[in-house]
Amino acid sequence: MGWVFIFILEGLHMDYNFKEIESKWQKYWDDKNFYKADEAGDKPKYYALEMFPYPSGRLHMGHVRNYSIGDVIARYKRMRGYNVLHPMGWDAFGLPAENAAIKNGIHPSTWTWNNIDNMRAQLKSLGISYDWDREVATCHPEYYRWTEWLFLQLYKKGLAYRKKSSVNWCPSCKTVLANEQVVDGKCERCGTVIRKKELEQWFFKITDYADKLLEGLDRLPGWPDKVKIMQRNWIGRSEGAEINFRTETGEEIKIFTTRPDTVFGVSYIVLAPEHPLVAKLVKGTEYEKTVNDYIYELQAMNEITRTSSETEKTGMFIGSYAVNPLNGERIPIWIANYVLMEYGTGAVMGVPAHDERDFAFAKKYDLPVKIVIRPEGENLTPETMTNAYTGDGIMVNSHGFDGMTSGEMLGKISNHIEEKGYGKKKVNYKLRDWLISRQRYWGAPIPIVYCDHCGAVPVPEEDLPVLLPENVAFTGKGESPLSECEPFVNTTCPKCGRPARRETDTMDTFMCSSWYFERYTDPRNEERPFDFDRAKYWLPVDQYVGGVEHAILHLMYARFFTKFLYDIGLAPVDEPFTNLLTQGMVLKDGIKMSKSKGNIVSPEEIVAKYGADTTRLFVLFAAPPERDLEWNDQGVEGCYRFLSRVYKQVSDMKDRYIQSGWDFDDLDDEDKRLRFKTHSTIKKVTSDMDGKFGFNTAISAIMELSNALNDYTASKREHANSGVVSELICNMLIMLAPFAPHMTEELWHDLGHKDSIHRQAWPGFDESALTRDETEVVIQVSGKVRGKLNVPSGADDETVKKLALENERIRSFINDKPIKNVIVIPGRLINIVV
RNA sequence: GCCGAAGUGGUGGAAUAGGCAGACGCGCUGGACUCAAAAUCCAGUAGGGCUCACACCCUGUGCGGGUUCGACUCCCGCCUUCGGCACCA
Repeated sequence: MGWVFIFILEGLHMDYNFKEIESKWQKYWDDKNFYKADEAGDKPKYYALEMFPYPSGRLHMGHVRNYSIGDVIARYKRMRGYNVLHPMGWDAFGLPAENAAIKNGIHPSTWTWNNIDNMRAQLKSLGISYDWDREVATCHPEYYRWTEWLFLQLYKKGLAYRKKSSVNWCPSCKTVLANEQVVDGKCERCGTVIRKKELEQWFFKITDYADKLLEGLDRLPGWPDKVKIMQRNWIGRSEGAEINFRTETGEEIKIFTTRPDTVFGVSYIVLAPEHPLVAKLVKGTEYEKTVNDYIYELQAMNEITRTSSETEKTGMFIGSYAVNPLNGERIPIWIANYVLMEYGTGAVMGVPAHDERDFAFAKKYDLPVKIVIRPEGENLTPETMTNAYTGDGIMVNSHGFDGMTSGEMLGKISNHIEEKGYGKKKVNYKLRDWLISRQRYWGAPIPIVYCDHCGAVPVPEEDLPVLLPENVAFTGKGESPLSECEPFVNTTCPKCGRPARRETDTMDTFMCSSWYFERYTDPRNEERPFDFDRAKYWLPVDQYVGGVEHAILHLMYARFFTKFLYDIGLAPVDEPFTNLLTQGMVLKDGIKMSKSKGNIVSPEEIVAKYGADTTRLFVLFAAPPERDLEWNDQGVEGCYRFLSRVYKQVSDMKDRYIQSGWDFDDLDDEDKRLRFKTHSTIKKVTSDMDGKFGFNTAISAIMELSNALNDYTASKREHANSGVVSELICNMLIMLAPFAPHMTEELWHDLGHKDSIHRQAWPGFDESALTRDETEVVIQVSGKVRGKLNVPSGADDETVKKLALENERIRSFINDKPIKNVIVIPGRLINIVV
């Protein structure tokens, strides 16, 4: 069935032969290295970038959308006179390659490079204007050599370190994951429920950059608020105080609170069940067994239920008391499931009167409620409270602070605590250090050697790269393939020369993608990751385009890396991406396209059937870039029809087309109207392209222009003004060029132009063509539209008012009622209020 | 629960420093071309009323209020959908 349909389409549209046109120009651009970028010339630079893909083997519609958006931006900016860098590469390390190896026996390297070849060809078939000379692949030794080198720089600065801790383990991927890669307690990649495991792993101290990462967000007005908010929440900075309570046996318990103003209202303390003090305090007491049973019960629960806010709060008294340093009160020590060892100090103070969670907990376990903040003009009593009072008010029961507002109290209490030595001011973050070890083969090796005498020793920089060995067994069982590869593991210590073992974990692939946009500025540098001056020329990326799913992961890691590189003098900027566009998903039948749902539309098939220009046009026309896009086969055909129509329209005009020097001296009204349309379209499309990226409305404006030309020629026939028509066609093609680069290039040459349409300057509009003798204004009577009126352009308010009131139709609506007011909006509207 | 975005014809979506709601595309209906169909071209297409017809009138942007000469747009209170976070002390 399929081929019959294609045959019919082709048979009847020989005039617009996209197959021939597209392959012809793709070859031309490829041969000429047409979109090559260099640092020469005095044009201002523009760095347009789309997130590079994982080379899965095939592009999906999301890629097509992503790269079409980026390409339109790159092409538009070139036409606006910028020196544009628009590169592409491959985020080529990662698990699927290894899984393919296990399943099919293909080496991850072979699998990956084959996929890259496929996808590169697909990108070329879409006509995306990349500088292919700058292509990078993170799995290339000349790339990961510098990934390893960057690891060493972090190590030198103490930002890469090893520690044993409870980490996220995905039993299916057989590797650990960063916190950011765990979604709802499941592996972000495969959806398997993760387990906690105690392991010694490598971390990057991204937490050292928490404040810088937060501060930088304030300097990114070109980012969507949504993404900035997500990052802020993820970093989760909260200011408060760490207060030292002491048990009656003299043990210190540090608690963290953001509400030190309520410290006089503490009626109990809660430790995380894993808190090291718990075992110590219960040892040998009557509580030991019940407490241990409770902890055991909690540990048996899986991570999701354990940490869900839905799970009921439970806890128990552990038999000890602590003393509140501020008022000397004796308070019981509890443990509870809702207190997490990983955050703050793993211990909190319970203030039931002024914290919802504490209130619920206190009610459940019958703990005292002590009020220390009274809302102004109201009285609270513990007996009648049904909720915690979390607002501001006047301090009570707080010795030395009574009568103050809670705001004043908050300003003073932390200093007071510090002065008295009860504790200190403290800032806490939700952000954790970035775990980068992966127990997998297909990644950049961590350049560390373990020596029995010297400990962990970094591989000397001149010995980089630590190459991945080729001959490795992929069984899918046991540990990482590297750890079973003896020739790789066994080495000598760079320090003392004695036998040593290599680190067999590889780095998280997010590390590779955290600096690729910097490598693009100088992709073949063999001395350094990239040259400072070349990077200084191109960076920062002016426009970054990608899916919102990277709002936290990639975009935060890349910012962290850039800040680090900036701090050690390698990068010229500390924020890599000035403007960010997060594109929406491509949906089919209202849901995301996915293999499991069986609703995939293959870009290859669409391009084969309708051509790259149509495909690009559709994904840009069907929705604004940041919104989700509903796939619609008939919509694609609509775009195809439009391009065919333009092709025919322009081809029909070939003989009468005038390249330049159009004469507009002798125009009638119809000619003037068409010129008006040409120039108002230029104005509209230009404003849509600039900043807002309203590609859907830009395309619809070009469609309107084509329709206007159609109506004009239908009415004028052989009397059509060649100058006006030529001007329209010339500008229409240039404006359409970023969207449909092949067809416009073909037509451009058909019309006799010798240079490429993609080297043309973006048109400006002629203000004089936009001025008209008469303007249509709307007349309202009491806010309802009752008529329209042509008035001379630039007529003053009084004249317009007079004309409106004289209008026969309008008078019938006024109907002798007294006129209360007349509002005139020049050039637009008159409202007569009766 | 908290944070964020969005609700407009049959449909994807236009129009917001407050000023003609429904641009453009899809679909649908009618017509031209054709032996016929496909493709293409032309016309119509928010709903309702009235009319032989043109004209015209009323109602309409999730719901309920409000501000205003005038509200899809601003304010208050809801509802729904989608994303993100989720015991963070």
